[in-house]
Amino acid sequence: MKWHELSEQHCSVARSLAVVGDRWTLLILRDLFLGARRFETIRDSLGLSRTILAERLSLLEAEGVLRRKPYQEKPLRHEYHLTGKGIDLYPVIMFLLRWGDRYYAGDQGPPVVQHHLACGHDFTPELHCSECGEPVSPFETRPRAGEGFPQLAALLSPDD
Amino acid sequence: MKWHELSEQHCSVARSLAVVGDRWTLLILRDLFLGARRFETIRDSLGLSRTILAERLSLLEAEGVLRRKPYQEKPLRHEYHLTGKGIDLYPVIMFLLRWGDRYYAGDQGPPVVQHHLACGHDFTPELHCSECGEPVSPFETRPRAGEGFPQLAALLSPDD
DNA sequence: GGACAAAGTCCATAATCTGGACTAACTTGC
DNA sequence: GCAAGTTAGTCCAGATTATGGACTTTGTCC
Repeated sequence: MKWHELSEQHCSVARSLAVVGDRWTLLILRDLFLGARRFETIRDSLGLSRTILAERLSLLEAEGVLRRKPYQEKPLRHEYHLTGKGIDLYPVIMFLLRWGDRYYAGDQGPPVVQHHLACGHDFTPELHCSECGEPVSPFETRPRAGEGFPQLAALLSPDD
Repeated sequence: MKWHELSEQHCSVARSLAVVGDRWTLLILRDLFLGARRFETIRDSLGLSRTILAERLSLLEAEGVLRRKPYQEKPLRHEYHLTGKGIDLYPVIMFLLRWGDRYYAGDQGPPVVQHHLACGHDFTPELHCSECGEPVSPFETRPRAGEGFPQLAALLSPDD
């Protein structure tokens, strides 16, 4: 399967990754969450090629994950701002951060700490159930097929 | 910057993505969370090349995200099981799922629904604060530099 | 014995990424 | 006023990585 065909799959994880699943996009989004707005700021932070950065930014704009705002004309220059759709990726970044902190932080501990303004403490993200509000572990969870995902049945009767 | 140099960056998101940030790995993990155990099961589900699947599985094993268990000898054949480290990626997958459901589900609604056995309801994942237990939005949060992430300062005095 | 399966490896071709050069229109320094 | 620097790009040749198909090994099924 080619990568771009993923978006046609009946799986929401696949469809999400068709947009943000390449090697750089989630890092670009990390920079936007940290407050970066301009092309060269992002480029300096990540050290990726201009070609790729320009291409990813325009894909993310086309998908509605961010929008460009001109901050000058002549020459026309843009800032990049996350939309609501982009901001909804916050938990994905936060849990990648936590995973990296947990398994790859060096001796110095996590390089970035998150502070929760509402309660005044440094925190780590937790996954909770929208219905009962309690923390959820994968062992307390069952996926159930909805419409139109024939592959699920094959996976749910697994090779055990 | 080359991709493999990412693991040397002082950013936990970058270090996580150095392991799971290529185009296929999170989809392989999705299959493992759904119960897939065997090489051809995963391959049939994703349609990726054997070369890449073999390479990714051995990288994930080397990183301790999964382990191989032989289920027969002659010829030697393995099943792939998530370790605790792998299971800790569950929230990442769940929030990618929710994002795809929210923005890319077709007319039929989400292809897979998650059921929380503990409370008996279908649910969506929510990000909560480890300290106060309340839901967290990105607007109530500030990143603070820990040790050894010089780039953060540049990003936190942004281009606004 | 022949066909088929499972889990790989190997390789030529195709797709993608990189790094450097180039551009346009300012701004700053001298 | 003019050269040098900045920003946000585009363009291209060469390097890297992925793809798809063939091949292998050992075993089972008919």
